[in-house]
Amino acid sequence: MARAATTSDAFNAVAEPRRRQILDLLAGGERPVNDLVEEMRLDQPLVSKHLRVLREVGAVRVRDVGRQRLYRVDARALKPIADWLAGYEQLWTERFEALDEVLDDLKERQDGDRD
Amino acid sequence: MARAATTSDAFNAVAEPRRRQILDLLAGGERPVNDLVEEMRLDQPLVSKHLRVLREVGAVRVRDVGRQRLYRVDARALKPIADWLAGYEQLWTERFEALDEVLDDLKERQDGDRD
DNA sequence: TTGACACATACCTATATGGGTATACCATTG
DNA sequence: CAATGGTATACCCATATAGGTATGTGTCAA
Repeated sequence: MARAATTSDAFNAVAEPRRRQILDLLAGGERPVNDLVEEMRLDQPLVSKHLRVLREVGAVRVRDVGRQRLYRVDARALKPIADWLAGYEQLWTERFEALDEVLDDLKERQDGDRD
Repeated sequence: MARAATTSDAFNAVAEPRRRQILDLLAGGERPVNDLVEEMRLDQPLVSKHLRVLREVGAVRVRDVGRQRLYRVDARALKPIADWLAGYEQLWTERFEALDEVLDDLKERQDGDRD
């Protein structure tokens, strides 16, 4: 089997840096495709393809205005990612990091890590 | 170009459901590979490969104990994802959703969406 | 109607995958 | 030392990209 489709869920859609960039640009408000093309310095077809992926996972919405298509973020599609991460947030607090380092050092000194 | 390597960053590493599952299992504490293999009902080589990806992006750490390798989560690797999402969190609040829906309906009724 | 815009889609290519199977590696035990 | 247990790695395959180029489609202007 190959990797899962980029359109299978928000996790996959957002794994691509260009798509995150698009969302970041759209976070400022609705924008037509060419705007994104210029800012991203990417070929127009590529931008359209990335937008399609984002559309399929529900991360953006379109609206036709004349010959332009205005895209905007629909952040609700990203919530599942945030929800999943929520369970880990407490694990990267400074205090925990410090404790972690200490335990690590101790353990490594005890039995010599391999990685 | 093909898709970016799964080991290129946490976003890509975590895009795979099985790898999220592994992290979830490890969230309960350190565990040897075979434990994961049993719980996931996946071939051992596959689990090892997923663990390798997670290791390369720093999402897990290993420690040798006898002939076992105990893995555990290092959530700090996931922080960049949370940081990126932080900018969107306010966008999925209930009130915003409601407003969003209303605007959507109005616009669609005005100029007929295509998607 | 013709032409120019603004986008989307169709193909093609190289690449990196996830899964499967066989096997190599290291430590412990007899 | 040989045998076994616990993992990692080497290959093989099918698949889905991301990017590039060419072209189709819908809309507005002259």
